[in-house]
Amino acid sequence: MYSAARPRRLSGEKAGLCGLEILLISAISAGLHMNNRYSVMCSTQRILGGGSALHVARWGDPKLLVCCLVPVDTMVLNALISMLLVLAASPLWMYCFKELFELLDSGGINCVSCATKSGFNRMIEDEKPNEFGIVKGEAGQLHSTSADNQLSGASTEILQFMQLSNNAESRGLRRLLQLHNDDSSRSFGQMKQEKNLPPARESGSTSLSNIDQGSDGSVQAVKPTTFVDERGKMSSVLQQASKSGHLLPKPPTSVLATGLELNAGMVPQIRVARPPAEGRGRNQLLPRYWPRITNQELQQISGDSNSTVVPLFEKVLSASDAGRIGRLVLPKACAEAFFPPISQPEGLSLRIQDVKGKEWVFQFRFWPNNNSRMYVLEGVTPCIQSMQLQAGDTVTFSRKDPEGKLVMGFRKATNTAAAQETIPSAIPNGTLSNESSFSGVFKNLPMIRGYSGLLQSLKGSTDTRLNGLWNIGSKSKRLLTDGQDALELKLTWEEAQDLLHPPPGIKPSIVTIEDHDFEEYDEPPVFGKRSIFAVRSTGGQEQWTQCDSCYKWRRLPVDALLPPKWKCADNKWDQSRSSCSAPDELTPRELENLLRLDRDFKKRRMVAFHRQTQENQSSPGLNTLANAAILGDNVADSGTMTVATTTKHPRHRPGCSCIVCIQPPSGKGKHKPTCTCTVCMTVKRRFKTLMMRKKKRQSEREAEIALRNQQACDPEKKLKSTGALNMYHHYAILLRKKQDLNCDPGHDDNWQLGSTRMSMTNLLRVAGLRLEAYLKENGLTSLVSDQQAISTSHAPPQIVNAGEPQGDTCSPSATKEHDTGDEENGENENDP
DNA sequence: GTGTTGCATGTGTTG
DNA sequence: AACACATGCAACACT
Repeated sequence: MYSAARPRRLSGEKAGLCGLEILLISAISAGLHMNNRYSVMCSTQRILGGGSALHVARWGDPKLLVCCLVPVDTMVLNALISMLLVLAASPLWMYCFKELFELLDSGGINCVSCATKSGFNRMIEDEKPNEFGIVKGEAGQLHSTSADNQLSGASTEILQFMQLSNNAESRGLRRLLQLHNDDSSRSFGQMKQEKNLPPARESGSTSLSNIDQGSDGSVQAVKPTTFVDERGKMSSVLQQASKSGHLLPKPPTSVLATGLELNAGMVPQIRVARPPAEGRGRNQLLPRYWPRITNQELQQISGDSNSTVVPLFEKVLSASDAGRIGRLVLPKACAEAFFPPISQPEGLSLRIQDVKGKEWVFQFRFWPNNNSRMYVLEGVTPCIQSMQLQAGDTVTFSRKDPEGKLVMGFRKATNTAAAQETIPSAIPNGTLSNESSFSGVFKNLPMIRGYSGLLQSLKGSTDTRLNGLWNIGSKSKRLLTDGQDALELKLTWEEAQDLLHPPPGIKPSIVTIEDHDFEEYDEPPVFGKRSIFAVRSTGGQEQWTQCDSCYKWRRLPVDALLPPKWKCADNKWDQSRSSCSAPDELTPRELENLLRLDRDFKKRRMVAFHRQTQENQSSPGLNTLANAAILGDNVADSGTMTVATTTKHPRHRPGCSCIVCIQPPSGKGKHKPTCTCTVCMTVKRRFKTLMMRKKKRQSEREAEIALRNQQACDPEKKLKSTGALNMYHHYAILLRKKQDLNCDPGHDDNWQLGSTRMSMTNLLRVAGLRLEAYLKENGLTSLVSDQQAISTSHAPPQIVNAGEPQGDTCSPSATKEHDTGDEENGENENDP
């Protein structure tokens, strides 16, 4: 059973290397304890003999430990983590991807991979070369496939998640994606069965490889391109890609702008195969060097001959590579695996053909470097100039068999802006693409509300920690280069939520945790179809979505839940529009207006969010509530329709009265200040705790500063008292000084004297005014009395100098004014 | 003076 | 910590 939404506190245990712990900050609004650790998932084991099979990402403390199956592309892993974080950050939904992660009823986490550990061990053994010196790739692949599939299952959902946010322009791409996803999900479903199947399954073919997209966006059958996979088997291009189970780590962006000049409507079929497991260092290549070659490229390379093309590796050109110096640094593993072995630094001459058939002669050599070698291809300048390549472009190396001729291809890097403009969030072809795209994704993570909330909530030292994980703001030149063709994941957290639906027909069981009802599902969520909500000028609300078949827009009831794929035939609400032949319900102008409003709405929402985030930095714990407030800010528009995207998760539509939807944004609006409902009480309780903590921190800081100042200014008047008494004394001095400064500068001379006459009760009362004022301002009057009670209960033993007046020389109002202003301006650490 | 070559070094990545 | 690799740079060759 999938434990789909089972938030629970764990005892901090970790399952060895198999734990992923996530701080659920944003889960505050779900009633979960802030800063408690919730283990969400785990996975894995080293499963392949080579390379980076085991990836562990660490995220400061608390540690975010993720071990991942497959010789993992870091970017894919990051995407996975991203997804988990998004989900974990959502109020009610903690999802585990199918079978990859499992929360145990007993309160721990389970590593699915570890459960099959013995299988892995066997697999590793299987990778040992056989008597022919050939790795038993079938076995290895068999296991890697099962393992990959585990990731693939999750990744497929990530893909869908990303893809479904796509806009209408890339519908054709999406169409293909869906096909791919179909395939992926099918293979995922078959995973368990396949685990122990003989490799003969590889001989089958999938329809995907035979699909091409016509210029009209239709999907057409094309001749499959054959190539030899890493194990010497004939395989169709995309079959390999999909069967390999890897997330195809290169972005189609680069392909879309390939030197092959694809037609606009064409979707190249990228194949990303692990390089041939031949030569030295097989299977050791980093994913970034895995060749991503389209059908067209393969066909172009093979030409009319009957040659089979074996993609070897590729490399993104660095500035040095593309510079005049004419040296192309070859990845060591690639050079050693696919080029002839060289024992002398001088190396040898290599004849390499380009895609046009022209033959170039390069010097393949190496330099000794730190007890290692650095392989270079010299004399590449003419070739690179001929191809008009520059830094950021990609060169690919393939081999034509049986003649064994090396062939050099290339891909031009994409214009980032253009890529973002045309395919803002979709990743065509079902591929999670290359690092560049992922660096782009992660670079923009803060744009995602879930992350942002998480990040903001962790503020303080998060940036650098996250840099390590997400490459946010990485200074890496490599990443910068890669980032040039980065895709931007224009998906906000609530947009992600918009896409999440409970599985159709599945009813949740209700679990109450801390007085909050949680819907718990036994099935993981599905990714629903994106739709746009609009409000008619007449006040009526409606939902619009696009048919996945004819791409016409259909009007639906606001409360309609849509499956990931929705067609006109599924339109049970309007029989007259339940066929693709029925005319579009939106004129182009209306559609444009609708889309524009949707965009504007999101833009404004984002701006508002950032503004609010900044304002709330001093109250990170309230971020989530603040976010909710922003999300609740609908945008009126002058058009006939206004976009009214629901601010809650997808199950919640306007009018929904569930616990999420009734939650007052930022404690205001829907509920009165005196409201004592569960939600309001929780909000207030948390607010109170937060303010108390804040106040305590500030008091400590101020006391410390006061002490420092005191010692610096007048060492002889160092307070002689010690312990708590000393601290309170300093605090009294501090506050007194503040009041005197605020009220009457002329009293400066006497502030110290005055301070000794002040009772601690009064001081604390004055200090409490800040919070009181804040609470009042925020309509939390019911908390004021609580606050006062707390202040009293937390007050130190009174140190009253009998006979001394307890009043202040200043009016409390002055202090209040000052302090309130201080509050509004946030904490000022330099303000003693 | 300019270009080339080979090595050294700094930085990022991986295990 | 070890490794990979992008790039800087000094030494050298050539014009």
